[in-house]
Amino acid sequence: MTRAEAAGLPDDDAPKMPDRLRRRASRQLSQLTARSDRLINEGLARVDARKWHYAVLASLQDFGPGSQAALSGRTGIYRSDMVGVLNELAERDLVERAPDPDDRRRNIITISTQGRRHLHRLDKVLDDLHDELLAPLSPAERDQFVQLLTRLLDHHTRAS
Amino acid sequence: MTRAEAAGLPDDDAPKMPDRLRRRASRQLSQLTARSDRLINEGLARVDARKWHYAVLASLQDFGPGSQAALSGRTGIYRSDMVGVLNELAERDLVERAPDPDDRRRNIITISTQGRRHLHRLDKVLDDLHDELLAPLSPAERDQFVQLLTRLLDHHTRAS
DNA sequence: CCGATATCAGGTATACTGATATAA
DNA sequence: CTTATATCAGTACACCTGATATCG
Repeated sequence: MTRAEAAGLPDDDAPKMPDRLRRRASRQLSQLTARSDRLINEGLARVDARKWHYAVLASLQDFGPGSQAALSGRTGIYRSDMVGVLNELAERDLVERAPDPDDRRRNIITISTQGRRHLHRLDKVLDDLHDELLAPLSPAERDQFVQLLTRLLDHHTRAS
Repeated sequence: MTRAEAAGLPDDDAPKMPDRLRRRASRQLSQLTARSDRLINEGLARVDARKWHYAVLASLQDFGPGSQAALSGRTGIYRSDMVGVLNELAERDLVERAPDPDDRRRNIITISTQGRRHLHRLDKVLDDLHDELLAPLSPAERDQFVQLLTRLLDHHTRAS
């Protein structure tokens, strides 16, 4: 049984979305993000990872060690959710969590050698997944798409 | 240490996102959709509506009455979630749910006069909200953005 | 006293799965 | 016997709010 059938969408009916709905950018964003998230989650699950893992590891690699609050700011992961992500990463020995001697409220998170290796692998996995995600677009269009997304995101991130 | 770093708040820190993360389309999509969904939800909540309400009402207006399964196919709302949406719409007298005499498994959903009026209002509200969502883009860029989203969505909707 | 840190305990929304009774 | 319909129960996750103990 296909996914469309499972969702109660006879395959014939799937393309029959009203124009009014199809043209609403917010709706397209929601739907595309749902697909995208699933694609990414499934791809990362195959290498025992989640997208938050990637965000944290990439942030550590690019900016160096930091407190959990700093990581939260860099990655956009909520302070309250960071604990769980770091637990998962620490379990896998991809990061080390050590108390900061200069400020004993803080933990300093450091990426491990294994973590670096894992990140390198995740980067390749994500390259492939994005290739799948953006398959119908030419290289120039992909750039344009990312550029438009970036501008929208910047606008709304600064505003609020 | 900057104020933003000290605060550790996503909003203040957002511009410090590593390039590696910023360039990943999947991540941008997730983040932009989160903003977009919130914007739309809050805007619609002000007129006692939700985005599913709009989807169902617009589908009824554009395609006429239909069974819940048909609406599910047209709008992309899961069969299992349709019940609740229709309950909310029926409570507000925006749709009518009547058994189909020709097939007694089915309910036929019809938009009411009030529903039509409400839909008209929602369309205007959504126009304004999308204007806010797409504010940084020129009209041509907005079209392009929608067109790129449409192509990606079509690709992934047909594929899976 | 104020503010930041890590943590925990929730709340809500969305997308999705599975099961069931009923009827075609 | 199978398939479709409406419905219900429940999972997984992302996003978000609030509270608390600890420390600067």
